[in-house]
Amino acid sequence: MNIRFESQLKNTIASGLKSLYQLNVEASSIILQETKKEFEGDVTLVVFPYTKTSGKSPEQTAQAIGEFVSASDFPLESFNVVKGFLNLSVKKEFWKNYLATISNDHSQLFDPKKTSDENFKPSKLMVEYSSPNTNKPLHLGHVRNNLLGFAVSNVLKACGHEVVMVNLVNDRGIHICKSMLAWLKFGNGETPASTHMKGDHFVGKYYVLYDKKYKAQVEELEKDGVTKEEAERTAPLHVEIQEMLRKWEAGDPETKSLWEKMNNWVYEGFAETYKKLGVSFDKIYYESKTYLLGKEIIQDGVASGAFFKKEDGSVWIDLTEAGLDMKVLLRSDGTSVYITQDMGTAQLRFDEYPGLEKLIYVVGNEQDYHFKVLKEIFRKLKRNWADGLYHLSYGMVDLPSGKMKSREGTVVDADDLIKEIVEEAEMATKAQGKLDDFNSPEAKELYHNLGMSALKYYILKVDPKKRMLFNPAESIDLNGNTGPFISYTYARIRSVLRKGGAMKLEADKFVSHDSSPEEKLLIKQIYQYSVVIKAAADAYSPALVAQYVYDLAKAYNHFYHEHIVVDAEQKDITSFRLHLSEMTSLVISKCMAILGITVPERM
RNA sequence: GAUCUCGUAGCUCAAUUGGAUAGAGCAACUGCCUUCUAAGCAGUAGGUUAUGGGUUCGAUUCCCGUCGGGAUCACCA
Repeated sequence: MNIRFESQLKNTIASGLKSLYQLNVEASSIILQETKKEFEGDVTLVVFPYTKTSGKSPEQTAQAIGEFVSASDFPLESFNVVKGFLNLSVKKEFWKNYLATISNDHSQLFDPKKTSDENFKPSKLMVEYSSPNTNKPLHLGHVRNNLLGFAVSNVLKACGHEVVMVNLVNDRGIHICKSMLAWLKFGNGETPASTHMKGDHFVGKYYVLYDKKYKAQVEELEKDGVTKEEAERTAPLHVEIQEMLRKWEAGDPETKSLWEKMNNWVYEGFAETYKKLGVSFDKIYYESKTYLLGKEIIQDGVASGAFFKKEDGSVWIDLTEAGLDMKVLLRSDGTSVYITQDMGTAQLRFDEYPGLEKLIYVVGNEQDYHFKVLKEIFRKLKRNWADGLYHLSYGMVDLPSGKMKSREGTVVDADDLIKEIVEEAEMATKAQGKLDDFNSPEAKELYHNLGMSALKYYILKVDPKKRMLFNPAESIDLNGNTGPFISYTYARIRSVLRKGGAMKLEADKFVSHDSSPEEKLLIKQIYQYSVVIKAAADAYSPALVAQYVYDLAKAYNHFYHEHIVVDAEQKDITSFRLHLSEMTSLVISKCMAILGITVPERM
């Protein structure tokens, strides 16, 4: 039997439907689902859809199909019918043989070319994520973005696709000028080094300071009887900031060098945070280098009639046909708006990477409208890759106290968060008292990995599309559906393998062992790996991987509790269980790696 | 105001895309360490899936209404 039997089974069922009921169904359209735990069987066919043409009751239809499969070449052990559900069991040996196969050759489990069906083809994809502003440090929202972007990229790679991970840094604009101006006026030449501050926090401090000073000026003017609007426009800082932006766009050397200096401070800070988060990029785009590219596309669009120019010189697109409205693409003074830049970068990327099929933007759902517009723009421009633009729109992160608001100081800083969660992991590990040396570099690494395991799993187990609640107290939990629980299970398996590894026989020596329900369940769970990866890639959802690896860890712990691995009653049983344990550990570490989590050999 | 989106156990999340008796964890309660890591395992309790209708063999899932939360609708980014 083929190591993946589904397509063979589907073909058999399809020909069954044809010969029994003259019903023509595509084999690939037949849906098989895993049999629920409380029933006997491996896969289940729901026959309701076929009862109309069969003219028989659901039970009779299921029975007839079951008998047809039984009589066919398909290696069926048995089947049973419950209402309209046909539960099929494949030959008993199948699962043991499967374990032997993947144990001998891991690529049979992990290589998408060997686990996916014939019509699978790898794609060339690009994932944009992170995309920070260079005026303030990263916060919890960015953390979700970064973890998600990194994990989604890994899921797609694990599914066999070629993935380019990119970051688009928003390094220009009036918000950047604010921190620059504040530093010039009030900084007294201090630097991150002189103040022992992380560069991004240092610059962020001046961004906040600008806002504070500016508000004070506005209030002062209002006291003198000036209206609010007037005050906001005429406040000295506001005038200066406009001037600074103008100078920046004109390429004034002094402004540019200040800008470069401060951005570099921020980049140093970001690099540190990215490193702690364990995320990386193949390529970094800077808006300052791409924001002009969109203008050319806009001129072409005007020429081709996709866009239109108003009398004042501003350029618009009419998207009413697509259910959207009119959208400005270029200001009347000829300067670009936000979307101009995104148009330029998209074009640039498809030019730079020929054959790119999809450009996946990991961006919060507050920008749903923006990305709808972007896609429509390229449809109007008749770019053949327009449909390849995909907005992976994730939900906002809330706190128990409500929404994060920088104005109210309720923003959770990424660096603080990481520091705290790692400290919690350290305390918890010390309380367990299992490590001999708590101060070694390995111990430090363990605390970091465990803390990040908690944080990453906590965030990634939630469906990306959904808004989620971040409860700091809960995120450091170590029990139950958590990263540390899965890490623990891995460490436990590794410990077993260290003890019994020497007793492992050749993989094909254990097939005589008649596996228990716990063992069979575990093998079936491992078997699901490639199915889950495929589903996770299709849905751009690392949450499916998180859910799966948790179920796998639970299945192992259940098995572990019921059976002794090392020194079982017979040598071949020990060997069987060692192979089973090892394959479980490999799948766990693979899934966790996809989530960006490093699992420990001991803890 | 218009458009989009969400509402599942006390809390945080699932539910194989329309399938079986809606599942996990946390919190609560009860058992299990003289065997390979108890950050574990097993059990008890907890639900009118916001609400009212509709579609059908079958609805947490699809459609309509209502209530409630969130987002977006700038020559901001």
